[in-house]
Amino acid sequence: MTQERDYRATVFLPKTDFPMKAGLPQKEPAILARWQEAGLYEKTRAARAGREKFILHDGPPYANGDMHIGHALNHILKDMVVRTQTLLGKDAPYVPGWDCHGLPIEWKVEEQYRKKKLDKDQVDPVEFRAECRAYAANWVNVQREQLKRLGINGDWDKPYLTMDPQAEGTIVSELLKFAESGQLYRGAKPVMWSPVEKTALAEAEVEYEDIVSTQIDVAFEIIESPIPELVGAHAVIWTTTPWTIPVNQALAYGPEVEYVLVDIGFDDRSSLKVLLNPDRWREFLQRTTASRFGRRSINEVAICRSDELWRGKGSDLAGTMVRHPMRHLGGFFAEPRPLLPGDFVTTDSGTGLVHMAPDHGEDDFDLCKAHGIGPKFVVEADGKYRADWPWLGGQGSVINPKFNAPDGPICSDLREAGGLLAASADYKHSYPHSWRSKAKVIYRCTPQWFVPMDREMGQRVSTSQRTLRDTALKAIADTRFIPEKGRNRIGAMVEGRPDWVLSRQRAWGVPITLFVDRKSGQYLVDPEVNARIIAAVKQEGVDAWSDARAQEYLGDEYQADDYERVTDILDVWFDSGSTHAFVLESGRWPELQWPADLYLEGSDQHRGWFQSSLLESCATRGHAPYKAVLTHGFTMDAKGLKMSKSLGNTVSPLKVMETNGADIIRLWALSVDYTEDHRIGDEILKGVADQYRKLRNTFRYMLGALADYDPAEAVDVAEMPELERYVLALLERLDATLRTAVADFDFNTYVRALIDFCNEDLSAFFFDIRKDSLYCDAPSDPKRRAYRTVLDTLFQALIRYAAPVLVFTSEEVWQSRYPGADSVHLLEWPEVPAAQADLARWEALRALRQQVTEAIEPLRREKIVGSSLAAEVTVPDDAPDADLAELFITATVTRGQGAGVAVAPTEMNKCGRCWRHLPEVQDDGALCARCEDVVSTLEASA
RNA sequence: GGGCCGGUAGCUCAGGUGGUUAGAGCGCACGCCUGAUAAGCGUGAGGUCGCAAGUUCAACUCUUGCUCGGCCCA
Repeated sequence: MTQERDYRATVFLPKTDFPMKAGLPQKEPAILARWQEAGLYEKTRAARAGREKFILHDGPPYANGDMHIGHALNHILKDMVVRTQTLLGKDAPYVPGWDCHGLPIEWKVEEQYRKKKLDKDQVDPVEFRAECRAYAANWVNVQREQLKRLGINGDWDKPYLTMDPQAEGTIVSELLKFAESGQLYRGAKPVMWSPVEKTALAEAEVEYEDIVSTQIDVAFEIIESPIPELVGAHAVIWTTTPWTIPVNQALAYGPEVEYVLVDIGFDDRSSLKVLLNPDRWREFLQRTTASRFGRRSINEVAICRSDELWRGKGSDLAGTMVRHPMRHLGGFFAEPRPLLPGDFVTTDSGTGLVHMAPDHGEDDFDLCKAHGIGPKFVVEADGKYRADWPWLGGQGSVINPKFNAPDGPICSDLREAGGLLAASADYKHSYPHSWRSKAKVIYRCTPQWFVPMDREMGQRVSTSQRTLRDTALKAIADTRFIPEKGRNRIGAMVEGRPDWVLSRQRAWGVPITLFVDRKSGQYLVDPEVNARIIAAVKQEGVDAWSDARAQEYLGDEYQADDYERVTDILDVWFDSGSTHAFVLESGRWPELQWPADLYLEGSDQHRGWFQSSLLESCATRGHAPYKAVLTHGFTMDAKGLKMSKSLGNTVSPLKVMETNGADIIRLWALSVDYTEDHRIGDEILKGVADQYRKLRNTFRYMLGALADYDPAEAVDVAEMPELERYVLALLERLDATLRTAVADFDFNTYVRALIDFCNEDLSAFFFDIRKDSLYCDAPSDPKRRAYRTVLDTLFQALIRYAAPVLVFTSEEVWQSRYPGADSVHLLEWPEVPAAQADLARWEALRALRQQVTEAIEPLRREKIVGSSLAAEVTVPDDAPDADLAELFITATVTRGQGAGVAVAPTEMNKCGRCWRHLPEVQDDGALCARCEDVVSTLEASA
């Protein structure tokens, strides 16, 4: 037996301080601080100055509350876009912004007043707005820090805020463009109105919840009809909003719906003739029987007969008139009500006849308007009937369940008048609520300012289309959508949407800066007046729009007394819809340009920002403010359910950053298919962390293997072994895949391709095979030099590919290799050397390699061989020609007969240094020829 | 209730215009190595492709219905 010597010291193992354990939560803030100190964003701008631009315009999140997972996903995707475009060499500035006006902030500030028992209406509006401003500013700062922590690279020192006076002035000037081109009108329309907040609400401010309402059946006596049998009978309507009965002005029937007149006889010899849809008869009977036909008597009545007197189609009812059960009150209530044909009438519920209050329903409003019946404006802002109304004047609120209850004032009066056939507080349905106050909302007709969708746009806007709707649809056709289905979604919405309601009766927002002529009702259009208004708002902000200043703006030509100064404010969607003007076009951020290359938001913004921006821009400029629109889905919990505080299944990105690090959330966000809804949860994050660790170790290995690498030892590609050239070809293929993924914004493909390459092609294949050369060949050996040359090429490429994803870790890796160097994020997309390789041949080799590892496995299990290096392998005769033992990491490979792969343990001795089993090794632990050489050279130079 | 979108292994994702035993990575189990070591390598087990009908010689891929989930709207 020879003495076994420990050759460990003579082996060239990877050397690196780069830790295996990441410790991201601790490390990331320090890296962030260094970027900030070094002015990374500014350096990036300088490095890309003059290059082709790529403008991502940031959709402003609302300045209220902590960053949630949706913000995180959205900003990570934006950052990935900006960083990959920057990597490609483009100048891709990123100016973040915030949406600062609007009801939610106003509500929060009011809440503080309520806590102090102060009435908000007593507070000076200027002071109130100042508090809103301060509230928004605070959340801007909070979110800014949170987004920075995520590693989002942007101009955080100069974000845009919609409450910046310059922005407010720009928004006003955009509004006045609508005015000047005649694209505003004041109309009355039922709008969603919250009696609690006393304001009209946008659709986005409304949510639906299940509630139980009082359902009533009301009889309207027929006083006139082309069908004689009907006169004296009662048309029956059903409603779940009893409070609208005092504003009833008509009934509607479906022209194609069937109706019957039924004579109901009771056992007390009384009778009732009712008109309704026969399919609704059974339920009608159930309701009315339960309510004893609204009779006040305690005595039960029973039906002893029901006879059909007439049957016909709705269209037969044209010309029929009814009267209101409360006709005895005179005036409005004494007027006859017509029966009108409504296509919206269905027989799904109710009686097939629908009561119409044009003040309180869209269908009602439209149908009545078509027949010359206008709204009465009976219900006031706070939900009470106006004081002078003959029935229930001054009473309310109309959303109060008690007010609508079967024993409430409405039902009691109707019952007294004999018009109530049934009433029960048991109808469960979904009903709109204010998302802020959670209180019920109503439809209420109020004067509001609108942007018409279908009016001739006039010559001031350059568009080939006639109307705003057509212009917007054309713009949608001209825009790139990622994914493509977004086009269909926003297109359908724009096609079907009603006129844009711009006005809000609130305090915290940009004013609708119009003067309306008291005589003509027309708003003033005078560019000089408008210029004065715009200048003042840009200077002083929204407070500049006040009565005290009216004459100043009107100048010498107009008298303030002749004009009504509009005090409504703008829908906040108009604010955000104007950001393209303020941010891209104003020149305040000279690095930006209009239109944007990309808008990138969640799919809810098809109705939100994508659309408000589209309409604003189309109305003022004739086309979209963006060339492309990217939408992402929503993040669900681990089970695929939506997150909600009440379910307690929310995942906070702040917490994930604290425990796992920002790079982990980033890797998560970029791994999922963002075009659909996707999930996050502990198991998923654990998986992401595993992927991260794998990537991190790949870099760690390269750092170690390249520890003392000198570019001078590089080998020309042409001189390299075939394996090296093959790996370079794989790199080239990866590069192409990644470039395509960037162009398609296909980030999960990007990340997966990168990870698969590291795992499969490098770690499990290339690195494994070349371990022997790296550890044991002489440093001057051409094979080892070629390997390290390729390792360096791989490192240079992979660190750049990884940088937009793992922004912190890539910097850590880069600084580990090049201490004190400029940031990794200033680098450009790598130049990958061209390498020739027969990919098909290598695919065959790798397939064979797989067969060999499979074949070795049984011998391992039986402990016949341990390391594959101790196996002698026989492969089919037609195996490609190559150093197969090296590729398969086995003792020998010989060609045999047949197609099978055979394995046997080697008889050869194991080299004490490289552990390979070779014929020249005298005894186990002695050296092979190669190692003998290397060791003696080492010892000679020592 | 309506419109649109989606449901492929434990997880994240691939699966042109329908056509052999549905794939990858990770995880998991088992094993190897102990010179990337709280690492590396290998093998393996996991899927009635949401459910049910239908079209077809043939459907994860087409049609319809249902179901679950999501966004938007009412």
